[in-house]
Amino acid sequence: MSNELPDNGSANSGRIKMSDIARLAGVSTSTVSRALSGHKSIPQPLREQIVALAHAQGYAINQAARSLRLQQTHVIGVIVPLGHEAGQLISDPFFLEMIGRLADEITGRDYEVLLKKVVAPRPGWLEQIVQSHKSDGLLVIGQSDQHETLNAVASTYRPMVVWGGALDDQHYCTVGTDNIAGAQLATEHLIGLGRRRIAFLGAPEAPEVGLRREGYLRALAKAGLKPQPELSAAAHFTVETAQATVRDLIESGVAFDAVFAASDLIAITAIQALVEAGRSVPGDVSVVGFDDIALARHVAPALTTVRQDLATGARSMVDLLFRQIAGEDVSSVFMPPQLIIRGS
Amino acid sequence: MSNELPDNGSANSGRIKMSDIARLAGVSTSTVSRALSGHKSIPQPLREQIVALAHAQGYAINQAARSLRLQQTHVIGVIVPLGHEAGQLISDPFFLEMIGRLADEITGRDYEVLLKKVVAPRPGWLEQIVQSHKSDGLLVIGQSDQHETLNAVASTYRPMVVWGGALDDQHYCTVGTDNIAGAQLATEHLIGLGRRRIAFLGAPEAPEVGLRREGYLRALAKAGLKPQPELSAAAHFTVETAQATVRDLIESGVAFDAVFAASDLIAITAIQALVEAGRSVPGDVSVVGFDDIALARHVAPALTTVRQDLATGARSMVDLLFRQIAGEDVSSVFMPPQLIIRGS
DNA sequence: TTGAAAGCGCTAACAT
DNA sequence: ATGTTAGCGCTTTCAA
Repeated sequence: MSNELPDNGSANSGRIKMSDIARLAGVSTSTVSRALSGHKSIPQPLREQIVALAHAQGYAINQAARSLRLQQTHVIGVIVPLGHEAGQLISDPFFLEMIGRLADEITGRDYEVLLKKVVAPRPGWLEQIVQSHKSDGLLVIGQSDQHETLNAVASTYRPMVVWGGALDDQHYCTVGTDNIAGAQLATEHLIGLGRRRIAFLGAPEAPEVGLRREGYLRALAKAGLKPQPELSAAAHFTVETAQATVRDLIESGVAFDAVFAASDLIAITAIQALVEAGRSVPGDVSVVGFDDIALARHVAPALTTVRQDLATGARSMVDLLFRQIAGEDVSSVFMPPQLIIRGS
Repeated sequence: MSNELPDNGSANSGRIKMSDIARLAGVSTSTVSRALSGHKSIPQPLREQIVALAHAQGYAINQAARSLRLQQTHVIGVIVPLGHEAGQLISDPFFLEMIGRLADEITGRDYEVLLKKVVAPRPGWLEQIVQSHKSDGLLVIGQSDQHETLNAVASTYRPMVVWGGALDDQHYCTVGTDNIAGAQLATEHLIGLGRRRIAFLGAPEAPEVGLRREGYLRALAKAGLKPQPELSAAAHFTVETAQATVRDLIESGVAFDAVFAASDLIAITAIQALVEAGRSVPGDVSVVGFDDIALARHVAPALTTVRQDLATGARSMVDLLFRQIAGEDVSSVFMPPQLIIRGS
């Protein structure tokens, strides 16, 4: 258990490098490098001896040097663009769960995760990230309002997979849910419940939300219902802004008997605001969310929502990314949504 | 050797470097380097011209080269040791929220986050991370079963802050909650409710859980209650294992009228298992958790729990780490817990 | 099988 | 004020 280096007089214990190991082993750094990387030209016994020595000395390859030399980092960048979100925090449970799952997948392939939050994207931000050579590939969580930027970068840089919605003129590889279909499912469910004045809560600047709104409108049209502009409110993905939006809607006096929210977080916030305002859920107002975050099944009443399969989604993203890194051409994947009917 | 990247003839377009900018600007790379870093010796107009040129060319400094040269990365490693946890996933909402908050704090200081999950720690794992020079400092979320390792590393490496409990013989800088006090608060609350047979759910190998158990035992002793070994069950921090443990406890037939769980996740799982088994909460059994995760206030009944102030905790961790990086000597911080009485 | 040497792209000490 | 130069620590020809 002693981690003292017995014959190491100099106290710079944090700065041991390959040439030190080489000197100790009586060989050149080339040999150590080869031994450590399991090169077959180094005889087994010598290889093991060097590996043991390196381990005993607590040596680990300096990854900055290795990356520079190899032009690859063994790191995957996970980017959270917060383009038009009011909050500064990575607080949405959906994002958090996504990050956790991506981290698990990436770690499982012996890569590391560089987590980068981009708050107020400035022109060229993504190019800068690419150019900085800190990662071998990029996973972008959500298009935010950066569709054009993503397209531009995709034209010259390949290892990149984006979580998001299906847009026209989309040249980057995307994984996501069929948002329009999901929203239709949700809205049709509400219509089936006899609801006629269905509010939509979500800020449609985010492409995914825009698509969900599209699905909502299509379902209304199919049922012969006229969309009412005053029933759409631009709730963002943070509790505070969503809360304010819902309260405004309630206080505006506009009548509605159902809510389709662009995310579970917005839906749950809406339920709380409604209950506070003296309306019962699902008695007076039915509510459907989107995502099926862990919270959804635990709130009271349990939230009816459109499920996005995050486990599969995260696995697909990482899978596609590594195939891109290997030089393969891949195409986008959109998963079918699933309506989870609970109590709201 | 077999195939070049198809259709994307950008072998050079992604490889612009500082000397290219220098050539374009008609100066040396030193001048570009100085201009880009805002060095005062470069006259304002020239500086701006070079910066503009670099920007126009989409140039960004190669961080691998910069890190090697500067011996610093501008990256903070966030480590999640999963020593004795059955699950492989970063799924605990507490961890996830912690990661989100740390990421926010670190990003706010213009550093980046390298997220590293360590599943089955092998001897020397932390030393390897330190030696690999991928980050300027380490934030470790939870001691797991790695107290000795942390101590060993702390003796030679400074920029490291650990989230966890207060242990004897602890030489690393720690931020956390006073777990013993928190557990006493919780247990005394249950005793005050008239409960006498209080079960403890948590795997005490994790130091924080051990401390919470200690607080639980102290509160029992103070109330003159004898601790019953059969009322302690080693529930881990994943839903599946916790569920199994709680079911075993119920099926064992041991009588209990209250549960103090080492985490909210375990508490919520316990409530579900109890309800499934036909016992009412808080009618038959009172339940108190630990953490106060977002879910806690939303479950039915809302969970009574011991709140850990994550926002403050994350800020402290990052603050202490940066002070260590700046060369300061800092000491551990333990925050007072707060009992949040809700409906369980 | 092994070593010498070049160089990945950058920064800074040392000229000038 | 700016250029020359010497590395940071590694991997990999190329030569022996």
